[in-house]
Amino acid sequence: MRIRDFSRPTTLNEDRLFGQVAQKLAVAIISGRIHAGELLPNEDDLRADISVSRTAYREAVKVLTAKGLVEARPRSGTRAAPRERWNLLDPDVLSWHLEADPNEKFIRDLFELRRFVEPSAARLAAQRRSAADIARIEAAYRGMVENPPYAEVTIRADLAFHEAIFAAAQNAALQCLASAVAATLQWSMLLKTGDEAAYVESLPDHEHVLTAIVERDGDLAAARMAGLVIDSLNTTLASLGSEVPEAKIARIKHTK
Amino acid sequence: MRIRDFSRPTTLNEDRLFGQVAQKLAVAIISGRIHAGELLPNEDDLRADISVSRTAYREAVKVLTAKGLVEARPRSGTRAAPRERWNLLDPDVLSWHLEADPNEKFIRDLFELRRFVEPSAARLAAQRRSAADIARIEAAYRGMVENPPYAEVTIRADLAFHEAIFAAAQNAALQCLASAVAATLQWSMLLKTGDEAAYVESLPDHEHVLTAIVERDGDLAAARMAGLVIDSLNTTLASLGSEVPEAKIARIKHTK
DNA sequence: CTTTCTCTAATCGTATGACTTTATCGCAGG
DNA sequence: CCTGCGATAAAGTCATACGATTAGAGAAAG
Repeated sequence: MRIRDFSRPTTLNEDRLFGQVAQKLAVAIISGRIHAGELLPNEDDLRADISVSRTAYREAVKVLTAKGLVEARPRSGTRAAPRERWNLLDPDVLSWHLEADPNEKFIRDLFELRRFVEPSAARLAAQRRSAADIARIEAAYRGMVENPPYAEVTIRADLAFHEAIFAAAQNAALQCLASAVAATLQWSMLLKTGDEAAYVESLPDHEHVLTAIVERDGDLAAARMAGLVIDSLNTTLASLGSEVPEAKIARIKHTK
Repeated sequence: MRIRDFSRPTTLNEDRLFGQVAQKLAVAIISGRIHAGELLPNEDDLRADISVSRTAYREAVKVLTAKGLVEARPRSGTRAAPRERWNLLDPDVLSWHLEADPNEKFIRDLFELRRFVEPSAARLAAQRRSAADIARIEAAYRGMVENPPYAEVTIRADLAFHEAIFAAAQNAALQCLASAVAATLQWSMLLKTGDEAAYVESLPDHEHVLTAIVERDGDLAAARMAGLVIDSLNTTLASLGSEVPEAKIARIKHTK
């Protein structure tokens, strides 16, 4: 049982039949149960799980094709695509990753990306934010403070905090990466539930980011956001049970 | 007539019927001919263009749903989604943008994203590159030098150059942004075909990035890549016929 | 024995029509 | 004015049939 459906609501309806099939197949591919070989558990094993018509099945496959997870060719069949082709930043693909087992390398990759992107987003937010943006970020921050750690509302507020900053940056392309950030946050929550200390410690850091944005100090906002990301990575990887010397060095470098 | 199908081959087959329908609808939505209101030109106007069955139409819609362009609800109909929901970084969505009229704000957004991301990618590439990576980047660079400017092979080589650098960075999530970079490059090509001077001038800059990566100098590679991006933005926006004072200031800041 | 060609068969793609589910809207009743 | 219930429109699902494409086997040629 996992957290799901936060961030922006994925248009791919999950209580629709084809959506369930898509999810089932996607998780099977992402988790590696289906390699880059033949997909389609013979189209009949599917019928075993849930009795679905060819229509529903095909529409599910179309969704997966659109996200790069599978490739269908006339005679050879529908195959699971190699990982390089997956749209890893697609919100659905990211959320399906949460259903599979944690893939440490991928989580690191996501955090690394976030480390490059989110400080820049914070800088832009500081430069471009409107009063409404501030209100939105503040509201999210209050949601984080006023609710118990790791409650659903709290997590939602955390996601909203980061998303609001992206929104304030006024860059549509950049904003699409908010779902990737949301994914890293959810990984954190999944992995370190119970470690309330780390969460509480991060609260002031969030506030500092907020004040930097309010004061329109781009460099400061970026630096503080970088610190936030690094800390998050460290505690997350710690929960994952691995050493992270390199990341710790990086923090010093980025926050100066 | 536009450049198309570079970068990684999109799995969404264009000579398949549902693919054509998807593209047609997507371009209509992206170009703004269909607003965030009712989609579905009544399912019959489509039959006017190309006579398509409900099956093909529905599968096309599923693809668009998967990419966030439309939302279908039982009673109210299938509507074009608001832009915030689009997966702007999806390779197909990006390439569909190339079919629509240039949207200056979006092009700027893409370049801005690229400015944040690609230097970091270059830095990682310098730190992590293998001999094979170098060979791939070099081969692409040679393709750029040895062919006439703006020829198809040349453009392809340019895209390959940048993509190879992303590959060398060894970060799957980051690599997904290569298609966004490819999109900006294609916009450049579309807008400033004929300006051979700008292209020829950029060649040494590419070579400098390459040598920095060869020498494993991360900071240098990042700085040089940043310069490349800014130059590209400037000449591109110039062709678009607008002033770009702010971007020029940025260059000084980033290359230091 | 190797190469090339053709032809088959498996699989995806497309077409149709009927039926089910969902949720909106309007009317009737409280 | 509010409440609820049923008509209704649109998407969703199912079943079936046929067409298009091509991998791969087997035949024919060298």
